[in-house]
Amino acid sequence: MEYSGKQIAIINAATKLFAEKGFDGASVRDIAHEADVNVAMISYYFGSKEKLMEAVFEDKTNNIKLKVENLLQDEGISHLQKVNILIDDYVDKFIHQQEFHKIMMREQLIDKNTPVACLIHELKKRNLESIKKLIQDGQKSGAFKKNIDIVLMMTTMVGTVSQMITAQHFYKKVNNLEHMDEMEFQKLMRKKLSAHLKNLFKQILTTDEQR
Amino acid sequence: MEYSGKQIAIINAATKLFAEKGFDGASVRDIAHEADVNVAMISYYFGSKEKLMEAVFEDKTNNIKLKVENLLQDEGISHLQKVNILIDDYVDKFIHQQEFHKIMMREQLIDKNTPVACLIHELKKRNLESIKKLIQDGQKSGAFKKNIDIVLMMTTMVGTVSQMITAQHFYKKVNNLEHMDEMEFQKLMRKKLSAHLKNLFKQILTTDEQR
Amino acid sequence: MEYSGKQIAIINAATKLFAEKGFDGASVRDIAHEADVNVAMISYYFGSKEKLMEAVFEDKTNNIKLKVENLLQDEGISHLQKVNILIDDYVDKFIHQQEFHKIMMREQLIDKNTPVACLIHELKKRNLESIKKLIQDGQKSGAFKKNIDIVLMMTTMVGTVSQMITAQHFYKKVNNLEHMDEMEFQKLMRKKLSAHLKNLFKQILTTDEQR
Amino acid sequence: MEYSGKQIAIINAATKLFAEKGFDGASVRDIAHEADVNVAMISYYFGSKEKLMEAVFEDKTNNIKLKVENLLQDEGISHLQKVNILIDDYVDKFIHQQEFHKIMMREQLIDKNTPVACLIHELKKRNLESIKKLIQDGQKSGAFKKNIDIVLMMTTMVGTVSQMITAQHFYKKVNNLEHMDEMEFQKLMRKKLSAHLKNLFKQILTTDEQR
DNA sequence: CATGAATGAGTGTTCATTCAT
DNA sequence: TATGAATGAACACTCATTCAT
Repeated sequence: MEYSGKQIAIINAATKLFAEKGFDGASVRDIAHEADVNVAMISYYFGSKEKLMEAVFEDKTNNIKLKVENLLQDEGISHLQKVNILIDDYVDKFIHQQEFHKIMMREQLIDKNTPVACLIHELKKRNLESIKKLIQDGQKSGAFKKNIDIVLMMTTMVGTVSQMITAQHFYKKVNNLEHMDEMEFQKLMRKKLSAHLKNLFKQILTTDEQR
Repeated sequence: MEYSGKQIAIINAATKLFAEKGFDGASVRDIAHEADVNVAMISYYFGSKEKLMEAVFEDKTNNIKLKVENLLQDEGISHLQKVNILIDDYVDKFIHQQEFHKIMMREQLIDKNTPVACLIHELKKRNLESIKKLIQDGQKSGAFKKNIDIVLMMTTMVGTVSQMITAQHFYKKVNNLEHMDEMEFQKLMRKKLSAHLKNLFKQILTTDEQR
Repeated sequence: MEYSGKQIAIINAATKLFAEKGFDGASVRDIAHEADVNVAMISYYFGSKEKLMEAVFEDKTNNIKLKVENLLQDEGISHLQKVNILIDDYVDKFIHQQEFHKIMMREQLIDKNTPVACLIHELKKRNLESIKKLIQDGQKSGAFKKNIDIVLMMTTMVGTVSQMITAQHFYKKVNNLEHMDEMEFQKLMRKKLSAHLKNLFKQILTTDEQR
Repeated sequence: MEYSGKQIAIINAATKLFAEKGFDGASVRDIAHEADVNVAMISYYFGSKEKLMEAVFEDKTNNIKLKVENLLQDEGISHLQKVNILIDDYVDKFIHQQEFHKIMMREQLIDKNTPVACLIHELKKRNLESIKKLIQDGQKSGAFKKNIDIVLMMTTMVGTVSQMITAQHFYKKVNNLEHMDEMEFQKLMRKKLSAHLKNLFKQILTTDEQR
């Protein structure tokens, strides 16, 4: 699907406003104004507000697939290193596409099987499959221990990053970073999250639980 | 603040619908219908939809404070045990008040300093303070290592549990638990999350990072 | 169903505008303005524009049933007289409720099975049944001939009166009655139509067709 | 006026949809889609939706003039036969151009002096003039009685046929002809209407009213 | 104290039409 | 000549809120 300049403007405006205000909180007039186009263009191009949301998803998810596939075949790096690369990749993606991820978070909270909910489901499933392979490879080689709840592990990765993004104002405040430059803060978050998750994952993947 | 029966019915209905549909997605008519009261009652009792949201918060946050205070003085249990109790408590609270926590998640995503956002901020700050004390006690005693990013640790706790709740349908599906009884599934989540977080926290609190 | 003053005002305004402009041609704003009420009242009272149309029908059809029932039992008047009374009644009803009849005509032209179309269908069926009895009584008594296509006969009655109403401007013009007082013209139409139909019906009912 | 293929397609599509849904009920998009042309073509070719309606009229009325002119001079057939031929012709025209006639009926119901209303007016006036001559010839020859309200007579002809077309579904239903083939049903209507009207007109034209 | 009635602003969407090419 | 893109106005309808009682 190739989009025109105006269509891209609409999608970006929608991404921003859906992230900020939610689907119901952002009116098509808001979006049209933000995109600097006529209100009617949204129906004209996308059919409806719902379809626009789907377009936002399809547009943003194209760039969001984790680069696990290439990692799997690479034999020059250790299994743990692969996981660490994955973490870096995920954290980066999340931080650089905060708006879209906020939309995803919101959509997952909705108690209905919207078309978008299905798209999210498939996206997550695909990601999970890839990671599963990566972990299982490590398990076969003996690098990782057995009995790893991969879904739970992923829940911690996704959850921790999501929560950090969601509550970044809070994080800034309690760490007295309120006046830090936005870019610098993102770098900091990236570094902290990355190290934190790598540490946790090493624990999950390699240390036997002692009860 | 003492609420009448109808007021409580409204607050509960609002809690349910705000959780399901979000603030903008749930109309006062919906809420009034769910609570089986006249539409005008909501403005009449609470002033406005916004104020109703605040009332929901004030009502639900009263029961949500973590029982850290008592824990702190208890000398019969180890520092790690205290943390574990805390985890259990938090997981329980979250699972038993999913609706309210969904509302909180949503509200934190909003890009405005709403009164509710402030309430959340204060709640989190209070919780953080208590936990900080608990951790610092452990550090002083030598049970916990130095250089713990408590906020990051909390981010993982809150994030993991949030994510689990948000994506519980996904968790069910990929683990083939779709036909499991709801109560049983909640128990399972509780157990899994608890063990998982205890394991992680032990790592964070006691093991020195090896780079 | 009891309607309030405002509801009646809306129904009357709708009747007028639906008759003048058709269902699609009359906007709810037009109707609200004509009825001197807020636009939202229409949805509030009737649910939707479609439902308003149905309300118009149900309201107007209550007063429109032909008084055939009483006629049937009356033995003091001849069968032909009964038919003549029926004609008078029908012509009167039509002329005094021109607006509603215009709506009916329009609705019958629509190529869809609208709820209103069904109401019309039932109304016509009921009328037809009653008239059938009246004619059959006359046939049994020998006053009317056999082999009468009652539906065709009714088609002529309804069609002639409808056409007269529809083209009354034309009738005025070609007969140079353009400056005649409206009331007087209605009287004239009534008289002409009545005499004309009685003449036709006498032919249909009593004279054997000669081919 | 010569129309191109696309223009004819538009006119035919418009004829169909105006008949089915009315002027306001049929959108230019519907029409363009039905005609398989670009939406802009309609404004481009006809100027506006209103002008398109006028074009529909001008196009369809060219084929609709009754063949009275030739009849007038024919001396080989009786006056009553001439009237009967006229009836056959009219019934045929109506049945074969139901769509256009439905449009005419609707337009006459509108309470405004639209250009189309004027076209209808002129068409009817022309028809009336011709028929008047035909009748007056018969009166002069003594074949028809004096004091015939020709407009009223025409009202019955037009009204009966219109009503039959409008309510043909009803006619089918009450006569249990619902599964009759469409072509066969049209033939039946044609035969019934023709015979019925001839019978009525003979009464109107030749029998003295007895009061 | 409680509520049906009422309101004006706002919702997403469709409209007939025009513009740039 | 022909058309996809674009537009502003209008559409039916819903919103949170207020008012009169």
